[in-house]
Amino acid sequence: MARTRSFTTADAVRAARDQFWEHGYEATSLADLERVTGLNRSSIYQAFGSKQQLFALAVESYLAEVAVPRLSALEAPGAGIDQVVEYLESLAAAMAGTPAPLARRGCLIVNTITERAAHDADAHTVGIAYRDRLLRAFAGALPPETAAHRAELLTGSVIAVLVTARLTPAAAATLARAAAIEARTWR
Amino acid sequence: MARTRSFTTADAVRAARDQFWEHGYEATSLADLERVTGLNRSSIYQAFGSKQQLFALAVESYLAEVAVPRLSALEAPGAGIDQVVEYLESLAAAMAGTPAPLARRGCLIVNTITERAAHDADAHTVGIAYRDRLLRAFAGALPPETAAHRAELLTGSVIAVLVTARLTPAAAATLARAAAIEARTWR
DNA sequence: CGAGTTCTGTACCGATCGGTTCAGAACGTA
DNA sequence: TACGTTCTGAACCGATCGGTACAGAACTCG
Repeated sequence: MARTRSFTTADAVRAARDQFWEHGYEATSLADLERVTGLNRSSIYQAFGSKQQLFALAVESYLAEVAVPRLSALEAPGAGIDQVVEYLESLAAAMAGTPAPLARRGCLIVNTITERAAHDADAHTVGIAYRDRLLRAFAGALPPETAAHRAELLTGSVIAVLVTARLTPAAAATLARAAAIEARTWR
Repeated sequence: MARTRSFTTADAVRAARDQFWEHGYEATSLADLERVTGLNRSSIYQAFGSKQQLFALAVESYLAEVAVPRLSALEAPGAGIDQVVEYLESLAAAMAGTPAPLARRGCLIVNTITERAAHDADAHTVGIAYRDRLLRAFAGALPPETAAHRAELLTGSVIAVLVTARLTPAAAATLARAAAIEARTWR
């Protein structure tokens, strides 16, 4: 009875997410979002309500499609140092192996922390949750005696890798490898 | 012969720097800069030329008055693990000891990396230089055999502390302390 | 005091911001 | 084919952006 939608929300969110990821929230204008999604303003607003809501969906998409998949092996029950090392090495490989313009995007969540967490409650909540999830994943894969202390260091290393990626992906890869080497000595 | 300036550029730059530090470059408007400096737009432009140039001076001021002083003991010839530990502990103390709204500013340079380095050449250069300086300072204070590898990890920890500060200063302090404890085992 | 210079407040500039409105094209259904 | 609905493009909204022009207040010096 009605005209069918000519786009999928998932595709549009992904396109918007990549733009937010690379340029940040403030520096992404509605004109940018129109361009990357291929949609008109009115379609965007009809489908998503506002720039902020689209951003929230972009963050959700990032977590589901980018962050969590890489984390899943580390979060699996029975994960140990091997999984920690693998995680760090996969991070290093991602930094070294993806084209620099892509790697330089770093991490949408980490970027959002520095840009928005201090003054936006949603961004703060998302940032806390992400950091906490990393921390728990590492702690769960480490011997209980040293877990708390070393999980802090590893979580810090991951955050630093993703910040350094914005500067020099190669340096980020070096850092991720250094962390992997350190973790390997904990076997 | 001429009217004397009723403000010092150093004071104005400091005020602007604190605003940029807390809110970032994009989110700081000329109206904000007028407010925090107590100066009119025309005075700001007459004295500094543009928002970008004022930002460059703010970064310079941050390096000279905030970043370098804390780094000096670590960079001194003869510095060793003790100075590394002291640096990390002073960072932890700063995170835990300054009022949360101030600590939550994190680091102007690190914030600038995530906000601007990917698309602004000046920001990229400043970020590279800062990271490199941290790296060299740590490397110079560590035994040559392990220096390269561990300097990477420590530089990463510092960056992560300053990102985490934007989220939760207390968590940033915990991370800095964890790094200090780790470094202490290298004595 | 008065000349010379600098600083300051206001008002304004075009551009762009996020967001809204609405007429009509496009399409599925009957 | 004709109806009902949805999507789309363009034009527009007030607000704010960084930046400028200029007249006059403020002040130092001769």
